[in-house]
Amino acid sequence: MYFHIDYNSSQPIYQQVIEQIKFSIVNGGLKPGERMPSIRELAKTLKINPTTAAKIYNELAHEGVLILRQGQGAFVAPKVVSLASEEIQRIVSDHARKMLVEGLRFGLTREEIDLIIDAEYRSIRKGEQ
Amino acid sequence: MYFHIDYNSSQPIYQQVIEQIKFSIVNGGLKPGERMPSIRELAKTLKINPTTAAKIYNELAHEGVLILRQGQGAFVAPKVVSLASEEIQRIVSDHARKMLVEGLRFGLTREEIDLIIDAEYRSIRKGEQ
DNA sequence: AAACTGTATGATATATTATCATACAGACCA
DNA sequence: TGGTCTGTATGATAATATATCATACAGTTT
Repeated sequence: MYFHIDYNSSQPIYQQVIEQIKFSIVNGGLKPGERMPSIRELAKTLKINPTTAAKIYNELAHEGVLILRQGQGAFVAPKVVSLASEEIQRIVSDHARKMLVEGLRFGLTREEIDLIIDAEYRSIRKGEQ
Repeated sequence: MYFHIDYNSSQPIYQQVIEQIKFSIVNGGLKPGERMPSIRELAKTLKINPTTAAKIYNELAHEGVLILRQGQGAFVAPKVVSLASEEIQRIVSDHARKMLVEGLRFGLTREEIDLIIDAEYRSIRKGEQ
């Protein structure tokens, strides 16, 4: 499990890490039930403040991605808490729209965008088997 | 030209408007060369501060989406300033990854995600002809 | 008991977001 | 020329978000 932080990014550290943890779970690098590094461990590894590390885990626990047990540690949730399908649809549509608008305004064709999506999909699935 | 602002969104107002202006351009609702409402007009219409409206236009001008002419107004740029193809690739890949991770972690299949992308694509192209 | 877990609190610092008021300067038109 | 529309600039203010720091509490495991 390796996370990379860009300290110069406009995106906050805690959001970068949240994204990468979600990615690893979808990717298969993190399995349901698996133990995560402790808050203090994560903070030390990433050279961030324990408060920031706690914020990351709390946010992920709130989203149902992690389960936190006092005294025991943080664990990947056994399965994703399901939202209403309209809510899921809304979230994915939102990302899709942003992606398409950026791609199209730079002159990419639908086919070129599809190729990029394909590449990302394979990059996610690469770690699965 | 109609923009909708969610004042309770966690996303800043100025980012919401920037997105919607980019969408309208890709969508064809705003044509290259077309005159935009003035900063003061936009502020009044959207019930936001002129400073915030100016920030929106300045950001879009900086991205090459709009052209600002003192005394004349704001105009949709004749054509998009092109970035290096690696930069475009990076931007679109980034959005694609976020979209796929969110979709997959809620149990959507690749096919279901493709359907959502299709729907969004058609929704963008709807205003074109 | 010791050493690890997550949890909680309060203080501090910086950046972002947004508003408000005022003024300057270029473009256009009567 | 004068008035009115443009974008531009500046300084002040306020709320929120982001991140750090230190300290303490409480549950689990050995």
